[in-house]
Amino acid sequence: MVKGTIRLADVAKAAGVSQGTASNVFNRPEVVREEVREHVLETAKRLGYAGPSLTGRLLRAGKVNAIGVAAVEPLAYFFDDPWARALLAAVSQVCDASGTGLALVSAKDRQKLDWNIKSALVDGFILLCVEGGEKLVQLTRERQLPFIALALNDEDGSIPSISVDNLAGAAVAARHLAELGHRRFGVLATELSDDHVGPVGVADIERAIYSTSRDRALGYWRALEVFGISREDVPIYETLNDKPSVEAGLDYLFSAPEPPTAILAMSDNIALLAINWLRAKGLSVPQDISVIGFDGVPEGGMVEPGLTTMAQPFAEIAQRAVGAVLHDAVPAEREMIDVILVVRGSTATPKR
Amino acid sequence: MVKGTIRLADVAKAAGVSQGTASNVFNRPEVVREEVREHVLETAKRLGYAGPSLTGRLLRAGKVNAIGVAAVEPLAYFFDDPWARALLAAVSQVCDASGTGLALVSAKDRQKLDWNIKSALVDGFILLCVEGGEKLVQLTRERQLPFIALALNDEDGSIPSISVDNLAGAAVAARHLAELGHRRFGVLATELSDDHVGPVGVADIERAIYSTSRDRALGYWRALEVFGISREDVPIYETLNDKPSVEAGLDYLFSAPEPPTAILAMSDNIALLAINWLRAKGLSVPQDISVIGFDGVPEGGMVEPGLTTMAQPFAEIAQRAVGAVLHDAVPAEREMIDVILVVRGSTATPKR
DNA sequence: ACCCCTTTTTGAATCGGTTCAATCATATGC
DNA sequence: GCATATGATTGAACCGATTCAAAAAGGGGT
Repeated sequence: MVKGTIRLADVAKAAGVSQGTASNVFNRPEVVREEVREHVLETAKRLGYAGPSLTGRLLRAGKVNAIGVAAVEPLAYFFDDPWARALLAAVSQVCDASGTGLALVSAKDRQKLDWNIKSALVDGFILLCVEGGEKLVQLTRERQLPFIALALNDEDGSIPSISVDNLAGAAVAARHLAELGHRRFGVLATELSDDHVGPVGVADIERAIYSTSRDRALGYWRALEVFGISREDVPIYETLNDKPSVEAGLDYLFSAPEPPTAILAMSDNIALLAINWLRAKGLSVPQDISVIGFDGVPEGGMVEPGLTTMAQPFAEIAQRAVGAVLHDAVPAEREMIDVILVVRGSTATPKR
Repeated sequence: MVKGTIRLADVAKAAGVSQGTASNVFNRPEVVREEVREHVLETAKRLGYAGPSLTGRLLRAGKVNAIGVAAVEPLAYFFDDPWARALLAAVSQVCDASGTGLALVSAKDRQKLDWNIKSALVDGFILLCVEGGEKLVQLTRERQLPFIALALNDEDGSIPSISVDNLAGAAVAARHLAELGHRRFGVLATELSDDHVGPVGVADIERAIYSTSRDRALGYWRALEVFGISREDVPIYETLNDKPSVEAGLDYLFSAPEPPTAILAMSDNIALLAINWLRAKGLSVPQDISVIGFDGVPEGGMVEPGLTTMAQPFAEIAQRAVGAVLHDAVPAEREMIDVILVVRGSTATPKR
């Protein structure tokens, strides 16, 4: 019945019209006489023609109408990591609205990532650079497609990217707690340098390779110094953003002679883990200890008590990123966006 | 510097070789003399050629090397719904391993979905049919690409699909609780028919339009009847799989003169919500009430106490689905997979 | 009947590659 | 020195559509 695969040309021939006319029937129906149009359509149906093949069409058009989101992580990262999920949900919202396809590309190992980026059918990329960002940027550059980096840990201003203002945001977070009356703080940091976990000092921060974490620390310091708290007096523990290391960090912070009354967590993920740990130890949040997070992932609002946090404007970030990539109008340089303080139940005046 | 866009033909000409040779340099380097190969490569670099364009290549190949996952939901569904996430994480695992791209396609409204499905650059589809499955299947059929439906609520055996054995699984769940000694049960059901929430009777189950929910109910009944518990004595409350309706259901179940000692939840999501509600009411799980879920989403294992559940073998489902779609070897009919009882902390012997 | 203007339709070029049979060049065996 | 095997390169066809200048058809006015 079906001989091979039916092409537009076959339909045209079978209907006795030129291929040009047949093409018009599908793409600009208003230009072809109704009679002819219906006849062609009918013929197409009779032959089992599924409509113009996309590949043929896009070869001509040069546009795929899809963007890729890439990360140096296994694909499952997109569905597991709260930050990635929140961002992707926002990105998909925008794509949905503009009828743009969304392709996920990723790989933990360099070689595969390379290949995946090279072979993704997209018009441009959004890069999730939490880790291994330069690698990603470099690989993407070779593809010669528009791209924009998010959460890039790099000073190089020449890479088109959108970042949140970590320093200012962290300062707001610390100020919020200080204004509530807190004076003893503990910081649970996200990664500062590769392969390190544990307490870090001022010098470690200053030479941290991940600028996101470093800027957040600097922001905390800046705000606290206004309240007369010197950076040397703020213990910082570097975690891996996972349960074991966060709990180790809490053990460390609370084994001090004068334990903190407030925890500055550099991610909501850490903050949430911290709240669970505190609970399990019989400490109540926020009565005994206040906790503030960073990122503003949805989970923070669905937990009891709600997590006070510095929320990234995911919707706006997504909007800008998708827009830039899609219209090949990526900013030449880094763009900065402010995070917003969202006060929920996890922060309060300290107990006297 | 850059004049228009560089094509393979340009490189070939500039390097003084035929286009065929140039093509070979990129695709079968071993076949061209090293000397020539390097010269071509060098010329390519000099010209700023980014490598063979994908569109041209795939036009020839006819394969995109990507699969689409589709649902009748907004795109954000893929990142929010626990079941969808668990499944997608598994699917991406498989895709990752085989170097296959993953595209997300979705839309709540029919027209857009139609267009999205028509225009997705993929070799086949995996359909998430929790709701509105027939629509999805029909639309996809028109595209004439291999596809396989997951969680399809339909008796039509002629649709290629993979389903879990809901009836048998539900029976195992109920038997587990009955063997622990429970005799008074309450069921929190997923959707049975559109636009209905509230208590349902035996007749409602029998004429339910969503076969997934119906089969789970039938499974519960079948197992409980072995223990001398008749179906009329098992209260069932239909929820929307969301917080308000689940809490309404619990209110209903626990307002009975003889409240249940065990909750049969038709989804982990419902089970998790139920546990929170019970906790808030001062009832402890599993000491006071046992709860068993269905699906086996990762969250169930990360909560305290762990959720006992009937786990879907996501990895296997993903493996089969991706394999079938990719090799255009979709089974002609429905395939059935067993769910597995995973006992964690949320079920125990009832209090005397 | 003729001319001019519109509306349709046609045919061929084009998009950017891959592929493969045929050709050419070089080395090997006898 | 000649036939043959081996390896590298070429050229043209092809993948499945879109596009557009030009031709054809149809309609109106005089």
